[in-house]
Amino acid sequence: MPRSSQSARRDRPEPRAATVARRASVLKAALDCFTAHGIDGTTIGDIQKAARCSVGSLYHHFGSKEGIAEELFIEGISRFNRGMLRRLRQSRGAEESVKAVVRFYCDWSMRNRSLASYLHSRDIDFSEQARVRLKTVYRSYITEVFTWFGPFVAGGEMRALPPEAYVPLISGPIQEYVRRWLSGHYEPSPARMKELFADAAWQAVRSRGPAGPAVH
Amino acid sequence: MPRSSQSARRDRPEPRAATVARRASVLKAALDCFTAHGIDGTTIGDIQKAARCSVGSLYHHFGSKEGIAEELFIEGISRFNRGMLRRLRQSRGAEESVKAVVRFYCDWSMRNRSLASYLHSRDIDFSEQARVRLKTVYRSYITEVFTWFGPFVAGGEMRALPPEAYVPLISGPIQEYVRRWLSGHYEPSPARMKELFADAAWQAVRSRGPAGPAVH
DNA sequence: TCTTTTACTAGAACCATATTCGAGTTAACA
DNA sequence: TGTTAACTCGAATATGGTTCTAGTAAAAGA
Repeated sequence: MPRSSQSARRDRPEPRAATVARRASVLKAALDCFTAHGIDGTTIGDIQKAARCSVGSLYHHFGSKEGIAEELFIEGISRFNRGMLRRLRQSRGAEESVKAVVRFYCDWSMRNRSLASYLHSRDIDFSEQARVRLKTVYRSYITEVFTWFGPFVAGGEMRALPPEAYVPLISGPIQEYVRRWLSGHYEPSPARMKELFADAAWQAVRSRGPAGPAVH
Repeated sequence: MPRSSQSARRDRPEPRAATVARRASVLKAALDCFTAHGIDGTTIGDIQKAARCSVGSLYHHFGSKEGIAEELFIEGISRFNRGMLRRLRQSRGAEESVKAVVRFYCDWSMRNRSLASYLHSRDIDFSEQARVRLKTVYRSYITEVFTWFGPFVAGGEMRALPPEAYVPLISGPIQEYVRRWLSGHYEPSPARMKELFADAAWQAVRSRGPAGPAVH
């Protein structure tokens, strides 16, 4: 009984090297096209030409144009999440961690402009299946993030808030800023604002003395 | 020389009552369809049926499916902006004004769920013309908003920050929260979080004593 | 090594649907 | 009442996403 394929065969037959390469080249081509002409503006023909493959091949691997868009999206999110967690784990203490989230968001978006821009798209009408995958990815990410921050809240360094409040408070501003910057880059580079938003994030979630805000 | 049409004729020949009604009915139908099936999922035929008009009529008034989407978007934004300014002008003082922005954003989105949801769409690939219109609308809005807040900054009640920082700091969190809530309403209603985000917004932009944050 | 199986590629046919077009209708106005 | 232009109509067209059948090449098994 061959070893490596025992469980793999049940799940999915391990893909050939050529397959992996082709899928990657399609996704790359798709991102280029989407960036250049928008999702709707991009035709299957465009992607096909850019990736140098046939229609059949595209449909074999991704099932539909939307399948390509979904895959690109989910893969992008996953990459972002992995990067964020890596960065977070290098941070020490509550303040540094909170600020790291803001800084990483900013840095990553600037390093991966077109992907970041793509990830800001809404209304890619995901299939039910993709929606589930995405939710799973998000769940496991958010779980890890909360595991990281939990002790800081428990230890009294950070305010205890409804769980849904943290992400908007910490990431909302930088996210909104980066979004604007990505979609019409007349505004100053996010790099200049990074520390401003990092500070604001920390102010928003750090514990405030028992007497509440002290400055009036 | 007829009076009322003197300048109007130059701009656009004043539309018939029936025209106004038809355009409105198409936009309403379109919003319903978009809400139900997404922008891409909606066909011209769907809108046509819902609005009870012919293809030709649609194209006469809006030029294309995208034309409909653009109009709906721009009109929606305009309505939101008008509402916000009205609310702002009822507010007194810096703190109340800042909080009014957050509260209005929340209230309006809850009152106009489907329109709000639609306005969160990105990648409607606007025509150049629509982009310009949108920019104009945004410009005049932001000008009025800054005119309102200017005195508070000048008077030292609010921090002096790079102009681009205010919107993300004040609206970023509530916007992000509402977006999540609109697109999968498992999270608690924004109403419960409104004051939390309103406070955070105020903390982010109010003046801090000359010695900086006092609580440590 | 040969055979079998299956992942993968190819592109022509197909089909849904956005858009165009030419002809007709109605309202405004002289 | 005649003229003009806004408006409506739906059949015809064009674009582009998807399907389908026939292959090719790589891995698995003998």
